Amino acid sequence: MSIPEYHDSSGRRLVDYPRPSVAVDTAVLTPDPERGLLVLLVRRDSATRSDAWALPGTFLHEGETLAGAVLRSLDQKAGLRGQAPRQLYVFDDPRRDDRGWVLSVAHVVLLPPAVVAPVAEERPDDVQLRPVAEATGLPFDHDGIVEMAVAQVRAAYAERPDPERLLPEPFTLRDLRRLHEAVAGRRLQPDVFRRHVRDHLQSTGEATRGSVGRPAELFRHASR
Amino acid sequence: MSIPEYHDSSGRRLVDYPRPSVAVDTAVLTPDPERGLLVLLVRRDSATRSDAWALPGTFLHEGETLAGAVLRSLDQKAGLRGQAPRQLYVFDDPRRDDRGWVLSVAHVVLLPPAVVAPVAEERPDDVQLRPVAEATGLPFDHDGIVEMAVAQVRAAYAERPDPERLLPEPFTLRDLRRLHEAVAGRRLQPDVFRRHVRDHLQSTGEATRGSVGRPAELFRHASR
DNA sequence: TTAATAGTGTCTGTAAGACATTATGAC
DNA sequence: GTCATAATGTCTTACAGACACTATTAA
Repeated sequence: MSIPEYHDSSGRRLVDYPRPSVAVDTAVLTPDPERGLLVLLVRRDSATRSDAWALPGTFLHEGETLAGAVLRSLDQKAGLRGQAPRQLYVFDDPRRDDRGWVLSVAHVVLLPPAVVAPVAEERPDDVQLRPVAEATGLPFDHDGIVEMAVAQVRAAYAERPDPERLLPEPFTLRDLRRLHEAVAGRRLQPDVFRRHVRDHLQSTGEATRGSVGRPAELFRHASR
Repeated sequence: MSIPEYHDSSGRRLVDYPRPSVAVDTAVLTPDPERGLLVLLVRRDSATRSDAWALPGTFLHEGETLAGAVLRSLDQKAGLRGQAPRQLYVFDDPRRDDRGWVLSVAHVVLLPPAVVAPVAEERPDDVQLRPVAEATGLPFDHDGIVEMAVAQVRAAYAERPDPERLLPEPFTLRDLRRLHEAVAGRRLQPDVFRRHVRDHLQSTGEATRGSVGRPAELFRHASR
């Protein structure tokens, strides 16, 4: 990529400024509806001196977007095909990384358990899943990233039903509630939850069959 | 700053990767209680080819934090001494700047009108103040930055009374409400507003004197 | 006394939360 | 029928919004 001549107000060319390395670190979260909690993916990084469990991350390559770097790192380091990552915060302490001047852009990605679970099972020495409540003590600023990631996802799910579209359609209100309970990390009352989300959903007219108890109505996300 | 040897998973040294320039662009907002609206500071940038009005910004220097770069750019380019900037978003399209590969970290700063107004009066050819509703048509991603900045500030002020501590203490509820009306860009009912913020404030026991009408109680922000 | 502004009482509508009740299927 | 689960009715509480009313000063 050619950089045209450019002088800033002090007469220095843009290209003459020292530039930081830019990294991305990603909190990969997945709900566990069975246990009713959020789970964080951590990986053991053999490239860095510290052999600790940490968030997956990578350096931004030339011509690449931040989201692209996040998806590449998840693919390479955890064998995951991800959805749209969301930016959380830029960590910019000039001395935060003793390998040099490195900015880190923290991201969060929420994935369905069906995608994440197999990866952790296949590569237990590389990749682990930990309930977010027990996922502290990570190196660098990673504890803070996880905290922001959890807050971000919980706020989004408190706002509207399954904004990340993790649930395959059609689904019952019970399925949806279990998902939200896992994200929120606490029980939700069925009737309160129903009234909270009902207007954002579209009935399919169908119902579950063969289950114990009264069949449940099946829904899709409303048009939007 | 020395960069220790470091090989990533593909065997390349950290220092060998091409690195982006990192810039900061800042939406400087100030409430105008007289007119009841939020005002944006724009400056004419003679260094870039485009001579358009735009947000103040600068490139990140070595060893500097993003907040430091924001404060430096406000000082240099608008003669402003600012408070804590807040990050909004990283714009990362590799082709967003034709001078080269430049990431821009958007920020927002809210300043008291007493600080901003004199600057605009002293340097009308360099610095202008525009109501946010009329501050569209800016170059680059700046329109989007302004939108995010306004949303951020409005959300913060809807949450608690004057989180940026713009009002000098002590203040009356009328002063506080005027400030919030300017931030929100709409009228707020005195009684509703009072009940909304009362618990977060601490009475000084004093009252205004010499004004028309019943004297107003004077408040400070509650301890916190 | 009047004008002007500060502050309070109270009514309404809406929504969350909690609990009881009804509905509908499998067995 | 019994059991299990889905869905709804309704009561309480809280709070925003709206409006009327009272309080306290200057002039």
